[in-house]
Amino acid sequence: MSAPRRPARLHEVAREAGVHVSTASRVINDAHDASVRPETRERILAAARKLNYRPNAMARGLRLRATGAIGFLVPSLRNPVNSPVARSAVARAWERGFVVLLAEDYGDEAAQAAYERLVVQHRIDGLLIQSARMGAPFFDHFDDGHVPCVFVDRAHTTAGRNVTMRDEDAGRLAAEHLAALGHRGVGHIAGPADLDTIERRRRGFIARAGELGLEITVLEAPLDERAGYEAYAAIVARAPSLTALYVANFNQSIGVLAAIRAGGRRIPSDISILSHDDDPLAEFLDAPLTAIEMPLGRLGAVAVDALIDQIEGGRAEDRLLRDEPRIVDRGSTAAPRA
Amino acid sequence: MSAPRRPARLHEVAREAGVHVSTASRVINDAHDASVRPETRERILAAARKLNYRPNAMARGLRLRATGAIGFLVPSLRNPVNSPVARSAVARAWERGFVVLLAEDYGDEAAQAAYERLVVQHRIDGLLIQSARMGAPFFDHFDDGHVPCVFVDRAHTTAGRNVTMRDEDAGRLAAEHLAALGHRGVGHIAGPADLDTIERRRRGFIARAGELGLEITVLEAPLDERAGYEAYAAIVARAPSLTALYVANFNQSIGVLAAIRAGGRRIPSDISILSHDDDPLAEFLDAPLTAIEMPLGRLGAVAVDALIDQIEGGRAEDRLLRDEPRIVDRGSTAAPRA
DNA sequence: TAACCTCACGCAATCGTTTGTGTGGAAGGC
DNA sequence: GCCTTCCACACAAACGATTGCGTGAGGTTA
Repeated sequence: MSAPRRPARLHEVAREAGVHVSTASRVINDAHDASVRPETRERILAAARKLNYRPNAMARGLRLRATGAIGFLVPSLRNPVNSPVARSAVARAWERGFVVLLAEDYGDEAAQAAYERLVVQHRIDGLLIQSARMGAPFFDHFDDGHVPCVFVDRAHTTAGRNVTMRDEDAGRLAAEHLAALGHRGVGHIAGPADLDTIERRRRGFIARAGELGLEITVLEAPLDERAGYEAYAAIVARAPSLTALYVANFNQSIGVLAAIRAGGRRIPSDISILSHDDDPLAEFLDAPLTAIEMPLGRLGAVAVDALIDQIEGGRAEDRLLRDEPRIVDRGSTAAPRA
Repeated sequence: MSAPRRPARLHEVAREAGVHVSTASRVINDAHDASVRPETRERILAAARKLNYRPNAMARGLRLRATGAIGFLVPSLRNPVNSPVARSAVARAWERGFVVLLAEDYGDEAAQAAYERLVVQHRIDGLLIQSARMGAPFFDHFDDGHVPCVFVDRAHTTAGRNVTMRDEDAGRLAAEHLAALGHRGVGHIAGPADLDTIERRRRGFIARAGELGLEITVLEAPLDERAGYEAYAAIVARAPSLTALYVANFNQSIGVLAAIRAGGRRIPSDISILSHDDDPLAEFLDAPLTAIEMPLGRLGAVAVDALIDQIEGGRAEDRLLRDEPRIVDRGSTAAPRA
């Protein structure tokens, strides 16, 4: 059970096997190298096992100019929506042999600091960016294409580096779902316009609602519960007759729920709520939320694949998760009262 | 604006300043070295600025046997309770000049893999462990004290490496709060016994409840919503007359809430609920939850400080966050009906 | 048997820093 | 004027891997 305290260096493996360190390196590195005799190879591998050899990632990285590490720049560790993305990303990166350096991006100067530390000093092989705000100057760093990176769920200007989902279709689906139930006056609480995921949902919703002849009212609000709470009052004030609401974000929906409850109205008989970004919690609310489910669990993995393919293969291509947005019906939407 | 594409190496800085690379290193490394003339120092610093010098962390780490990186082994990225801990930990690590390598621990073999990758291969300077399950064999790796580490919110057997909060006092506070309201029959939904945080809460609760002469019923359940939902039915079946419930975890509380709602009872008139681990979301539930607030936002930072002090200073000492557990009253507890 | 080729390795430079140990020149003491 | 001291640097060996190139032994061919 007790492995040697300090893992052995390649040097020691070579000595144990009676060969030069370079030969040992070739064997460890490329198990099929024809230029080394099978019995020598076996001796070396046996020595490596015996001494518990583990390559030193720093020495390796120094020589190879590659660290086997990627950075992950997240907007907020708080938003539960991000957690399935993060966990699938981390899991996939580990599967493919990479470690993940975490950084939280709470503003442009923090992002700049993350860039300095991760890319410039620690020489990570690539960066996963989940926090891109459209137009934020910081992200121009990556436009020249010298640092492998992938924008997760954000379409940045640079081509070939975006992994997105069918958000516009999600918005269209929302309009269709509510129209099919018979709603005519429908509200949409959207998020900040510089988040293009949210923006695409909005575009899809507005377009499809227009085709279907709905009367729509759109309001922008930050992506937290309190903002949702307040947005509800504001949107009802602007359009008192709306019978359904499409809310762009789970946290906002929680706030909207509370506001409706406080106003004494009932879901879905008085007003239908269609939420976004399903969460296990939704099932246990007093008004279990019908929500549009996006393939968040795959998003992280696909983004990591895109990044590592870019790192290893040099090829960069935009990827779109084709998964059809899907409605998880928990009963918070229904036909309007006649 | 356009910085040089590739940051300069120390070698180039030295050449620019007309000195040997070793002299440049001394200046960069120790700004107060008396053995270098002020004007030389200035020349070197100027050259470094001009060429945009950034040390290569790998080369540095290779030579110094120190990476400036710590690992963070988290139990689950899903539990919202963990997010304030994680974000304060990451923020503090960055402040102190360290980067954070993230790994999720979903079982003993994953933990083992994380150890191999982070500690053995990437040679991180220390490990923050938030996922220790009491008695899990994996964690014996650290008993010899060779790898700097800190157990966050978990008291491992090894002395000097634990950062904890006043969980036992939290349990006692729960008993006092409910007793003071006049409750006699009180239930406690606890978590798995191998999580010692939860276990300490339970101990405190049971002890204080005993002193106060309460009749208590305790039930263990996993820490998620569904388990909370089911635990409610189970505990009421065992003790139909209980008028208050102390729930050890936020997620469970959500489930309990749903179960109570489904059963047609009202909070707090029919039953009082005291939750744990406050979350912003608690305010927006149909029964806003009264909860015991713990200093989670400081926990991560203190743990990181403990770890880095251990790395840099070699001294290891247990730390206890002295913050008094505090009740945030949102109205889900009240006196029992007479 | 001489020339040549191939096999199976060894040699040494390199990645970018840090740091113990020289070392040349100026200054100081006698 | 010579020896010592000290200042302000330079030299070179690490840290632990990777890799282009060199090379000795053995086998093949003419």
